[in-house]
Amino acid sequence: MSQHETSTRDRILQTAERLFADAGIAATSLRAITKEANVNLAAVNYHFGSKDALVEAVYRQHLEPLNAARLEKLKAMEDAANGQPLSVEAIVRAFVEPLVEQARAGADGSVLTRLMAQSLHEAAGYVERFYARENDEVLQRYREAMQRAIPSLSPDEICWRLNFMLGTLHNAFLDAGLLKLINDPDAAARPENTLEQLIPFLVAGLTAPSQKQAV
Amino acid sequence: MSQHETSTRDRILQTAERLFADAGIAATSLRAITKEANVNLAAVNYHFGSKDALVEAVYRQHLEPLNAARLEKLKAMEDAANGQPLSVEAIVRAFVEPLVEQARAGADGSVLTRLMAQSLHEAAGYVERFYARENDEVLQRYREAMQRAIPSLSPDEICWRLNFMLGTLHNAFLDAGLLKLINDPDAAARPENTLEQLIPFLVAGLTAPSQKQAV
DNA sequence: TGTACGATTAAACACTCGTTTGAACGGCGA
DNA sequence: TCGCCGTTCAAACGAGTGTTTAATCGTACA
Repeated sequence: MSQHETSTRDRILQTAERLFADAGIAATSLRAITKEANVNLAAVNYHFGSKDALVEAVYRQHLEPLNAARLEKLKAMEDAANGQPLSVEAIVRAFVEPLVEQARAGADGSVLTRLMAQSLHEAAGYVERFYARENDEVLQRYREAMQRAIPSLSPDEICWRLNFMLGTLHNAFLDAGLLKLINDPDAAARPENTLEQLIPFLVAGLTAPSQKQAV
Repeated sequence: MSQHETSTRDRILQTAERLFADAGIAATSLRAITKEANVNLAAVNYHFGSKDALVEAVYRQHLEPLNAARLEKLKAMEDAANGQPLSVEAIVRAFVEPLVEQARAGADGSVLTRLMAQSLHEAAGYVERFYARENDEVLQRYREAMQRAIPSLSPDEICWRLNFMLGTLHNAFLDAGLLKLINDPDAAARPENTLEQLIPFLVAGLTAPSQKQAV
């Protein structure tokens, strides 16, 4: 009766994350998920309890290893640096590369990055509760590392630029939408190219001269 | 019976854009809009024809003057430059400042910027049809201007970086979400500060040294 | 062999959605 | 004063939503 390989629970999880990434959480119904996953409608509530809990499970499954990798990578580099501040590029890579690596690990490489992009906007209602909690420690650590790497910037400016970096990063992999808009059909198809285009942009932006902190 | 000042149609438009900006299009029901605007439910279909048409009206109302201002500002500067290429900062300001100015003109200054941010993600289904069309000419013109300003970059790289700029820009004004996340409660409250923090970040990112265009 | 239990199922629940309908309102021109 | 017409209104439509229920299945354990 049931599919050969994966359990019902896993099949729901995999289908849900794909549909969430495609159309957003609000626009994806449980019936669409269960139909495409070939499971019964009630299976979602049986295995997860509610749609909200399913959303949280989908994100948690990705956020936990992603954040762990980000922290681990940063710590490893700091340990190797013997108290010297890291380069901005090293910090940026420690933050961005785990996202790309983990995306490549999945079946559909673009699902994770598109999912993250969706999270920024639906976060207000749906994801915020645990998304903020999950990311808190990571951002704190990167803020400190960045401050050491660019001591000429005020803590405020570090904040702003990390904020900009997050926005840039998450939108960068929504290639389908915007790159087509600027009409380069070829470039959009290469996510690994995205990374190498993204890094110098972010590094240069982050290391821009300090502003005179008006007001 | 009806409110004193504004017409039913305008009241729907104003309420809709605020709720769309807050919660997204899919998550905002016509009943929520009409209730908050103190108009009858059927008024939306009477004045606009459908929810889709209302969405288009909301965006068009903002996109047309925004894009007109962007084109006009760029043209004025090019005319004044006597064939000399513009500075990157000038181009960036010509693109970004109309957004901020027009946002300030509205009743709630943050509605427009949040609305634009929402559009990037719901665009796939809802907004894409006219959003792409509206923005096509603008992006084409800025692509050319940027290419002249930074001739050392390949056309591909110009594309990528304009793409990054759009993502950064639209997310930058979603301050409620991310800046709180990086915990600077003060900074988030100042949108005009956002602009002055954003410009050097974008200019530096755009003018970063060219990559060796792998593959 | 019988039974206990996690897993799956079809069906229904109460609700919200966008849209449509037909009647009622209200001011303006004939 | 009458009739017109753009507008507003309450009510209902059918479809879709998340969730719940109770019956059934399948298997491991007694």
